Amino acid sequence: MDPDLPLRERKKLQTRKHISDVATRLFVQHGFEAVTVAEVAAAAEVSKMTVFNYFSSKEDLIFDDLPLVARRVAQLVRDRPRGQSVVETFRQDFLASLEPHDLAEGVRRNSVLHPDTVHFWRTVQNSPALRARERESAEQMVEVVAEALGGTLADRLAAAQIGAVLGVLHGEIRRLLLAGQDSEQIRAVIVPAAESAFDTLARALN
Amino acid sequence: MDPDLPLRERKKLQTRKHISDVATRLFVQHGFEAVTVAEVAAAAEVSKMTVFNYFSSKEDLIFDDLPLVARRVAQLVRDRPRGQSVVETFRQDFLASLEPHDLAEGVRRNSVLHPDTVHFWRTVQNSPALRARERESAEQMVEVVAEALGGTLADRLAAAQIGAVLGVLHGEIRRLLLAGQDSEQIRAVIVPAAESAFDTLARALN
DNA sequence: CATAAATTTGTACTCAGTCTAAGTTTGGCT
DNA sequence: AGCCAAACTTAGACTGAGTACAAATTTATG
Repeated sequence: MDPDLPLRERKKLQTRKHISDVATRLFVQHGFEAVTVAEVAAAAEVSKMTVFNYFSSKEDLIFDDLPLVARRVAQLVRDRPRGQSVVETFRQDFLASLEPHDLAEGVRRNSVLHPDTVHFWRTVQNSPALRARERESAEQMVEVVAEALGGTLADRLAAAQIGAVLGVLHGEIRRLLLAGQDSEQIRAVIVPAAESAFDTLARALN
Repeated sequence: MDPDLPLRERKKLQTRKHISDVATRLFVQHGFEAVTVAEVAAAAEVSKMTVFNYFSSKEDLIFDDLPLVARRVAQLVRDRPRGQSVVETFRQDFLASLEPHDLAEGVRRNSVLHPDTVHFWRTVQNSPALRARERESAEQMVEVVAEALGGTLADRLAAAQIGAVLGVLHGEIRRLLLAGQDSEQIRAVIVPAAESAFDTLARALN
C-alpha cells in the first residue's frame, strides 16, 4: 500500500479494501443475494452507512476494480505502437491474458481472497444483478475504446465489435471453467477460436 | 383484440394492456424513477399486488413487448430464404425498419399512446434502470440468434457481432432523434453507415 | 343458484439505498 | 501539549421495489 500518502488517505484505502474483501468472501461463500449489506457491514465492523459511503451500490462491493480496468483499457488503446491497429492490440492483450499465470482474468483480482477463481465466477454467474453490472461495465469499456479511437460512428462500430468478440470469448472461458475444465483444456479451445475471431475482425475493420 | 379467446383470458389481456398503457404514460410524463409502482397502481385503479401479478418488474411495465420482439427475431433467422446469410437477413430487416412509416422502431409500439416517439425514447435514455433493461434484452436477442444459428462458439461470435452493429446503429438513431433531427436527416446519416457496417460484417462472417 | 377455481386485494414484511443530525476522529496550529 | 475545524462515522428514520399470505371477490360451469 502506497506509503507516502497522507495518513488519512491510506486509512481510507485500507477501510475500502477491508470492506470489499469481507463482502467478497461472504458473497462467494453464500451467494450474492443471500447476503445483505447490513450483514456485510456487521462483518466488516462498520455501519451500513459507511459501506455506502465507500461503494455506491451492493454490486460495486465485489466489482471494486472496474474503474482501474477501464483506465487500463483506455491506456492500452492510446499507448499502442504507432501504426498498430486496435484489433491487433486487443488480440495481443487477450492472448497474453491466456498465459498460464493469469488465465481467466480472475487471478489479477485478489488471488489471496480467491484462491479458487471458479467460486468467484460461479458467484457472479449465479447472480442476475452481478451479470447486469458486468453488462453495464462492458458497455462502458466499449465507450472508452470508442472515445480513445476518436469517437466517430465508425469508431463506435469498431469498438462495439471488438467488445462483442471479447465478451463471447470471456463468456466461453467462464463456461468452460465452471464446467470443470482446467487451464490447458480451456486454452486449447480458446486460442484457436480467438485467432480466428480476431482475424475476421482485422479483415473487417482494418 | 383476439375475439375468440375465453372471456377470462381476454379480460386479462385487457387489464395487462391497460396497466402498461397507464404506466407508460406516467413514465413518459414524469420520468421513470419519479413515478412509483404504487402510483401506477392507483392510476390504473388496481392494487400494487396486481401490477406485480402481471409484470415481474417495474421496468417491464414500459418494455412489455420484448418477448414478442425476441420471437420475431428468432423467426426472422429461422425463416430466412434458403441460402441467405444471417447478415443479409438483418441488413434487409434493418434497412426496412428505416422506411418512413416506422423509423426508429418506436412507432411499432402503441402509436396512439406515443404520438411523439421522441418523448418515449428520452424517458428510456434518462433512466439507468431502463437502459440496463435494454442491455439485458439485447443480450437475450443475441442468444436467441446464436441459438437459431446452431449455438456453436462461431455462431455466438457471429450473433454477438451482428448485435453489436445493430446496437450502435440504433443508439445513433436515438441520439440523432433526441438531438432533434427529423427522419430525413437521420436516414441520410444512417443508411450509408448501415450499408458499410453490414458490408464489413458480411465480408467478415460469410 | 351454488360452488369451486381463478383473480384481486390488504397487510405486513425484507432489503437496497438515501437523508439528516449528532457523534467521533484527525491533522494542523499555537 | 492542547484546541479547533474539517473529515469521517454513526444511529435511526425514511422511501420504494418486490414478496408472502391469507381473506375477499369474481367468474365459469354444473
